[in-house]
Amino acid sequence: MSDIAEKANVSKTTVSKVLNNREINVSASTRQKILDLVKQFNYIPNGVARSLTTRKTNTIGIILPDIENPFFAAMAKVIEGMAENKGYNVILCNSYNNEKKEEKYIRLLISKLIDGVIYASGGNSEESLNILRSNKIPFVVVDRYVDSIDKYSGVFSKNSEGIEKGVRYLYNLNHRNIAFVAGKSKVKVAKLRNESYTHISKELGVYNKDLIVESDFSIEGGMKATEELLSIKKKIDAIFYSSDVMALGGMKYLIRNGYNIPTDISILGFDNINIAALFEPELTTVEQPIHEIGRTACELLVNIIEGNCEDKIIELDTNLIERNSVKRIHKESS
Amino acid sequence: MSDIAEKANVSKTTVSKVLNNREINVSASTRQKILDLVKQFNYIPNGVARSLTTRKTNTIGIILPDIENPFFAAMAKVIEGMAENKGYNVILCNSYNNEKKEEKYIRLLISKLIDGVIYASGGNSEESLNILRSNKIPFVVVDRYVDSIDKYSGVFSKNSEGIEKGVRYLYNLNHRNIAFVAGKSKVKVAKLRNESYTHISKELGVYNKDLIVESDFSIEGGMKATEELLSIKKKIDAIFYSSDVMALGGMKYLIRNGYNIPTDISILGFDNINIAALFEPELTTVEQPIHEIGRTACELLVNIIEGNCEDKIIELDTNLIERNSVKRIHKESS
DNA sequence: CTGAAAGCGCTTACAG
DNA sequence: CTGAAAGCGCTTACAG
Repeated sequence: MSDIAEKANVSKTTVSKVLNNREINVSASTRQKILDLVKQFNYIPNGVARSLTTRKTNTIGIILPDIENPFFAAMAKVIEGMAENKGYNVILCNSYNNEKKEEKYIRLLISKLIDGVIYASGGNSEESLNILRSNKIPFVVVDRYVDSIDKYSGVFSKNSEGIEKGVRYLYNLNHRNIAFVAGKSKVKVAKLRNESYTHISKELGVYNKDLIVESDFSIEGGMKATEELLSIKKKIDAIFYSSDVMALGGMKYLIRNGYNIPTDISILGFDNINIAALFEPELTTVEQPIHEIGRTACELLVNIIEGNCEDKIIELDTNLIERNSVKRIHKESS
Repeated sequence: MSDIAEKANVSKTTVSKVLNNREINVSASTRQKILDLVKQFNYIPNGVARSLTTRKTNTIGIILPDIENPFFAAMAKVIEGMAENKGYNVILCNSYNNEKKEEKYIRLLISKLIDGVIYASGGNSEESLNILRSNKIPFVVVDRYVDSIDKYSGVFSKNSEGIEKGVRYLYNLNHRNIAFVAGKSKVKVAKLRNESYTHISKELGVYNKDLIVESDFSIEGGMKATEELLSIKKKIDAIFYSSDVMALGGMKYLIRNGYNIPTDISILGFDNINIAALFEPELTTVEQPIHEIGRTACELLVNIIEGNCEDKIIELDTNLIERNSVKRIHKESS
């Protein structure tokens, strides 16, 4: 910058002013002279120095369990796009659902003076969230509820309603022997879905404890759960998986073992990840508005960072996407 | 830091020394006193200030066309993991194959004083790469070759060999009417595969210009290409897609239209993304060692950054992964 | 309309 | 073993 200033015969102050587009108080000719020099020397301002004085880095961190999981990949993409749009960069932190790793990342992000973080927690993130809070770093939680802290910003879908939609959908198609593949209840959003399932299935009189198994939100998790379910040799009309990746794993396991979907068994997923429609049969699923969640979370975070907004929780609607993995059961056969 | 220094009755210099683990020249008692204070006040050093003086940010940028594409998601994950392991953060830049966006990101990254970048280019990235070079920022190109600059570091798989493996595999299974779904040849790595295909199919005497169509490396691209291929009503034994996502799209289109794979038509992919094995039938494909590419690229970049290494190109082996989407054709039927 | 000077929070070469 | 001081490259409040 001094170079530019010297060459233009002005002070650094003036150069700084024109680079920051402070329209005021610089003559057109000086401005032009500086701009020309900047272009000529391909000068790129030092953002680190800038950040040190302004205490603003225009970067946010995003912490998520697994970028290779299509759900989070989609979310990361939307967040990155929106962030770019608002003038922010994104530091990607893959936590592998490991709390210690999350905490390490949080400290690193804070030391880098990030302006805020979007946080999809893997488990109990109390410590990390407290560090964030005590350092006054804005954050918004997505997808994974946390219960360890009081009041915070978050964007979620209406999980309970989503589960209810799914169960009622199966019920209305005359499914009565419904299995449910739950997520690990140490993950709060999984627990929420599980509780909602229990609640609504009891209400409809189709609750069956034996037909509920808990597993990981992963393809392997879905396969394992399905294997378990089949091994108990009970009648199953439909399996409701509490995530699409699980459902996809389950479908694979079933097809491999000679089941026809949905003739022999119906499959319902949860999430509506982009590849859900790729399979044959296409997966019927409860959609979480992944893109909207990401977009909303990023907007909310930026608003908080820029002081235009208080902490708040936003919950978005789910949606039943009817495709080909669930059949109607005829009354006489049930 | 001054706070800590004051409370410990030492100078900032000393605090700095112990925080940076310069074992030398600080008494054990002073060291302990400082460490205690740091813990007590949960002090997190200001990395931005640090970076300003050291000219090192310990962050790298990764530029890729689409994080939602499973190929790049896998790569990003591996790179992020390895970077973390080496003490680096990762800024994620999704370029949507847009050169202008790439260039904008590059300038931003440079202004943030990133230590290096891993670059999966979408098209002609001459300008971006030149900016990087003239600012002396180390970079390593992955997956997508570039021809616009002279000498650079890169990690790729042996694309030509991979294509050759695929074609020979089909040929040895007595496929003669082989269609090829090429990527857009403005992408150099696609062009390379296409040229290799032409070369080897001519050598084997199975070259057929009509059976080659060009499309995008995407699910939709694969579907569209397949539709096109079927519309020309020529005999096709097998389709070789130059990427897995294309192959998956193609399979979907075929199954939807009543084709049985591999009975009616064989399908061969390229990449071996993680979901290739999820489908039924499981996709036979030419594997690119995605994880190894990511890992190697990150290691190479860090080595260059830390001055332990010159620019170099590394090419990794491909591998034919035999699954269930290609059948053997019996001599009499061909 | 323009600029001198202080300050952001570190590290480092140097002196003691 | 310890510290004073300069400097990294910006921005900003203030003076002119």
